[in-house]
Amino acid sequence: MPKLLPPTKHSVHLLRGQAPAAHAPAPCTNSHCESCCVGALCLPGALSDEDLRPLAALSLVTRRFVPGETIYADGDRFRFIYAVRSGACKTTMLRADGREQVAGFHLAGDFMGLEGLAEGVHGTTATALDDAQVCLIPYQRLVAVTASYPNAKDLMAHVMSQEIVHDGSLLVLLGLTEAPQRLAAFLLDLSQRHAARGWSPREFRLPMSRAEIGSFLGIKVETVSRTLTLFERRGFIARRGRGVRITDLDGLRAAYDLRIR
Amino acid sequence: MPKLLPPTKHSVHLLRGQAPAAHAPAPCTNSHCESCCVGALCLPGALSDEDLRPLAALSLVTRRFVPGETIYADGDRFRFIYAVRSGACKTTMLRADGREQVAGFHLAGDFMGLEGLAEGVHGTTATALDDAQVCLIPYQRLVAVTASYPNAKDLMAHVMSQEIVHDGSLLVLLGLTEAPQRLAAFLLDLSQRHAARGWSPREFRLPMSRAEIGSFLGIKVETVSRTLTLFERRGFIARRGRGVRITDLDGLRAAYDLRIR
DNA sequence: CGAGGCATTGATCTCAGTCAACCAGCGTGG
DNA sequence: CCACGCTGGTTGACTGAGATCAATGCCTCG
Repeated sequence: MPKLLPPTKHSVHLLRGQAPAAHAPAPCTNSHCESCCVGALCLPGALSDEDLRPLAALSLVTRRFVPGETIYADGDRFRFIYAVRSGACKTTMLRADGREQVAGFHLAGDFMGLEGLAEGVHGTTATALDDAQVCLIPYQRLVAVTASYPNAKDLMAHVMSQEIVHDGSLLVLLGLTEAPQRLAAFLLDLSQRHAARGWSPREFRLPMSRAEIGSFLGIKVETVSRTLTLFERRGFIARRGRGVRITDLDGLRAAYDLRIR
Repeated sequence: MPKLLPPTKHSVHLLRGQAPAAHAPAPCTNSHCESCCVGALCLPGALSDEDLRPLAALSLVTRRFVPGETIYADGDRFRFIYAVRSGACKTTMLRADGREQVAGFHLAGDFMGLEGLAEGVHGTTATALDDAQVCLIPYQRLVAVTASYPNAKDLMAHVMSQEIVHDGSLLVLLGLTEAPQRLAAFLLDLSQRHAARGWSPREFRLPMSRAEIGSFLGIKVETVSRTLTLFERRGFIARRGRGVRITDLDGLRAAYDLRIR
C-alpha cells in the first residue's frame, strides 16, 4: 500500500488533544462588542473603536446552550439576530415527511436568523451542536442605533452580504454531482472558514454528526463514512472520530477540481 | 396506459401561445420606481408613495440585454445592485475545470449582485437568458438616499433578507438526494415565484436550458430530460419545449413529499 | 433549405443507496 | 467496578438510480 497513510498513534493523539481545546476561543464573559473575542470576525473588518461605541448601547445578552438545545425555532417571531460567540450550531428545516433537513452550519463569528427579517418570522430552527455561546442582538434596537450612527449603518448590509456570498458558494457546492466532490468541497469550505478565524485550516473538529453532514450534502451517512475513508486512503486526510486533519489540502482540491473561492 | 396523459394538440397550442406573451410584464419605458411595472415585486410590499419618493433621486438606468449577454462578471468591481425588470437571468461561477456552474436563476423583480457588497467585488457572473431589462441601482447613491430617509432605510435589509430566505430554501432543495425530488422542488419553487408575481403558477416558460437546470440541480441533462418525461407520464405536467404546465400541482408535491415553503 | 444547437431516448455501466452486521464509546444502573 | 444497552460510526454485499456513451429528432436561425 504505497499511498496509504493510516493515522499513527502519534497523529491520532495530536488530533484528539488539539482539536477542541487549542482552536476554540476562550469563553467570553463580557457582552459588549468591544471586548468580544469574536468581534473581528463577527463585525466586518474595518470598524474603528469609534464605530463600535454605539453598539455598546445595544446591551446585548449572551446565552449558553448545551448540545441539542434549540436557539430559536421555525415559526418563532423574529426579534433577534443571533451571533455565535463560541461553539457551533446548525440550522434546519422540517420536511413534509417529518425528517429534518440541515440548511447550514454556523461557527463562532457567524450570524443566524437573518432569514426572519423579511417575513418577521423565522423560517429555520437553530440548534446548538456543541456547548455554544450565542449573542442575542435585538433587531429593533439595532435599527435604532444604526439609524443615528452613519458609520455603523452599513453594518447590517455588510453582514447580510457576507451571508449571501457564503450561501452562493454553498449552492455551487451542492450543484456538484458526485459525493466525493461534495464532501471535499464541504471540507474545504470548513477549512477556509477556520482559516478566516485565524484557526488552523488543516486540523479541526467536525462539530456535527455524519448524519448531519449527509443531510446537508444530500448524501447518505454510509456514503459520508465511506468517502472519508477513501480520502484517508488517498492520503488527503487523517481522522479520529470527529477530528480531521487535512494532510494534503492541495491534493484534495486538485483531485476533485473544485474552486470554492 | 391508464394514467398516461400526453399533451394534446390543443394543450400544446395553449402552452405555446401563452407562455412568453401573457405572463411577461409589458416593457417598461420609465426608469423611476413609482411607475415601474415590477415595483411591487422589486420593493418590499408596504411602501407608500411617500417612501418611494426619495428613490426617484437615484436616477436609475435601465439597460436591455440580449440572451447570452453578460450583465456583470466575476471579478468586476461592485458598483450596482441589479434588479431584473423583465426577462430572466442566471448567475454562474466558473469551476476549476473551466465548466460553469449555475448558482441561481433570477426572474423579473429579483435582485442580483448583492454578493458583491461584502468584498467590493462580484463573485458571480450574471447573464441574460431572455431578452431582459435590468435596472442598475448605484449602490453609493442608494446608501446616501436611504441615510436621510428613515422609512426607506430598512429597504436593503428587507431585500437582502428575502434573498437569504430564498437561498436557504434552495439549499434545502439541493440537500434532497434523488433527482425527481430535486426537479420537482425546482419546478415548485419556480411555480411559487411565478405566483408571487401574480403570474400563473401552473403554466410558464422555463427560460433556461435543460443543461442549465442540470448544472444548478447537480444532475445531468439526460436525467433532467428523462425525469420531465416521467413527470409527464405520471400526469403531473404537460410540456412543449420550454413551456411547462403543471397539471397536478398537489400531486407533484405529494409524490415527492416536499415542503418548499 | 441546411446546419447547428438543444432535447429526447436507448443501452450499458458505475456509483451511491439499501439492508444488515459489527464495532467503539459512553452513560446508566446493578 | 463491570455489565448492559444505546447511539453514532464504519464496513460489507447487493441493488437500483443516475451517469455515460451514442444515436436520433426537433426547432431555430441564417
